[in-house]
Amino acid sequence: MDFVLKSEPGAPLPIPPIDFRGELNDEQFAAVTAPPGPLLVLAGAGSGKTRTLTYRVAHLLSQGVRPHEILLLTFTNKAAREMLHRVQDLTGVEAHRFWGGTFHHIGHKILRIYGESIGLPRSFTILDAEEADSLLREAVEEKDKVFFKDKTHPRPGPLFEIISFARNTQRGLGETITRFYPQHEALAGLIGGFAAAYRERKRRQAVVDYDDLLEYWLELLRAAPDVAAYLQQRFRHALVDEYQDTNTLQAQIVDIVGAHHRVMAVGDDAQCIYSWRGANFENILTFPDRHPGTQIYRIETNYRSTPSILAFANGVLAAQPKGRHFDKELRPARPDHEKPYLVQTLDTREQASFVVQRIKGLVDEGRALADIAVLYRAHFHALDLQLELSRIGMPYVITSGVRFFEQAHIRDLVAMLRFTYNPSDAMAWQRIAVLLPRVGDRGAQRLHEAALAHARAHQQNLVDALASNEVLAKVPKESKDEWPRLVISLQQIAGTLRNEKPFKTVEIAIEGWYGDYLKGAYANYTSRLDDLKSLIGFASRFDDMQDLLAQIQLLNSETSDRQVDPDADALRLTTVHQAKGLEFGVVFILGLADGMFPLRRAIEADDLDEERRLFYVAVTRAKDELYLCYPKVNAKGGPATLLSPSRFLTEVSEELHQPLRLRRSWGW
DNA sequence: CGCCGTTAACTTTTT
DNA sequence: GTTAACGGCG
Repeated sequence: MDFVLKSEPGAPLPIPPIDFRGELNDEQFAAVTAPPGPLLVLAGAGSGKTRTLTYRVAHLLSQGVRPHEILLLTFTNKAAREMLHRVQDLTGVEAHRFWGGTFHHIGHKILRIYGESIGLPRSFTILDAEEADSLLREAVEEKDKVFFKDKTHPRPGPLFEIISFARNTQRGLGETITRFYPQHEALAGLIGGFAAAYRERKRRQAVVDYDDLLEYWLELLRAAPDVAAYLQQRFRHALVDEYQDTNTLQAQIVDIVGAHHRVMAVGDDAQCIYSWRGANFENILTFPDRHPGTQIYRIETNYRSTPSILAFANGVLAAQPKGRHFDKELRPARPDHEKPYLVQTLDTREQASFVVQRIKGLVDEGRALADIAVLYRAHFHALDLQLELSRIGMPYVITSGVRFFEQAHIRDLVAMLRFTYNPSDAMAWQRIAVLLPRVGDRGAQRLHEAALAHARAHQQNLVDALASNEVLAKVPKESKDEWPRLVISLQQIAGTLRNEKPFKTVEIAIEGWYGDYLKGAYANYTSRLDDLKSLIGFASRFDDMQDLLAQIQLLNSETSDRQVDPDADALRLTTVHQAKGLEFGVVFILGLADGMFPLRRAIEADDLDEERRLFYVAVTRAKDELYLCYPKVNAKGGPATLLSPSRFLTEVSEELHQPLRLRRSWGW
């Protein structure tokens, strides 16, 4: 077995001297310089959590720990980037020298090296969420043709969620359904069979879904004790950001990797907002039990927000049900300013015009647009505002649905790369094949099967087998003309995989059949071609096709900011989830009405605690001014309905905010 | 039987 | 803007 991770032996890296004592407050300093051992850092919002983590890394380096001995785990790509960037600024040590990234990234990296010891094929590829859904749908339909015809049965997406939730929480499917999806109790047996069929399909196609990256990682640690032992001694220090958002699977991984009790877990149970992904803040509460001798450090001085905003945030926390959470109180360090404003508007359109007018005023007062953010629970809550901003021409960036790697043409091209790299990957093949005239899901599958059969019979590469007469016979006659060009293009791509760098392969792919297809398929051909060309640039950062492919799948949700000049002064529109960890001088929170924030679904499911924590996250993003916007009427989607103010507003004392009266001069 | 264009409904949060 | 379901057509 290959035990050699790329390592850089030798002397510790020289890093510039850092005045830890002078640059940190007492609470931070204590955590940063804590002796090795299990450490739990409870960091309130705005208390310098990232700062503490980055200085901890710097401190370890200054103690002679080498970068590759440090494992840094985060939840989002953004957090990973931010952290490594700040470490580099502080110490000059480049990001790539650490093992730092999301759980899924690190899992992938480790499975790439050791996966074969648990039977994972070397050239496995990763499905994104949508592909995983449709693979599950196929698996279900194969076993039970009419399952989805019954409208009381879960659709593929929700069904996937159920199975995924069971996996991430390490519970049996039956128990999961009984406890969390009792409406599907009667289907438990069926669903178990579907999950097994889905697993089998993934195995046959040599593909893994996101959950597999964690599941196999844990399986590896348990089934291959030598690997586990190696990783345990190699990563002398493991640091976990946002520990409150770990699910059972992740917590167990951390427990094993950090078995020598050199884990520093950093988090805030009041900011656990991912329980729909299985996050369980019990993990942070019981961390000291699972790691005897845990030292707990609290960082509660808040440098971000004014006392009034913090008082309001503490008020939100005070409304949490009594029970299991660490008590905390954010302590202000700044002089006071205005109380949060409560802004009542007629509807969401008036809400939009208020926000725009107020922002104009703020800009006149000298506030930079980039220092202002508008937060909301769900993307569609910001529709009116987007319209209004476009109308008056105010620049804004929105982190939202249209994501670079999720655009159809990007995914098509990536599918071609993925299919040539791993020809078993039927989902990738399907995506390409249905672009041909008169080829649908079914035809694509049959073509794949025919090619597979031919390849096996003639000991041939599957891509070459596509050119065989047996396969050609299954191509609809409307596609016969195009077929050879597609196959040649795929062969060219396959040909470059071995001896060329990934960016070259991408180039060849764009110049081949797909480029022609693009011309015919889209009116905005040139701008889409530009996207593909920028993919060449992205690919040039990689030496290895699998790394490139994995990165693309795992960056899937990364937002596209290509058309926006990063230095431009622009207003920020974002969901609360995506705003976690950020801060802005002025924050507007939209749609603070029952049914919007909290979402209607959450109210119906009686799952309000998490929504409240989300509101807490939103409130604590604000440094100087906070506007809480509440539309009285929902005019969207049919008859207007009267809305009640969000219960999160009414459960906080009225003393803690002030009404802002609207001048209705802007009209509508 | 399976494909394709049209229609209708609809949108939580992320890897 | 985007996907799922429907009904007609090859």
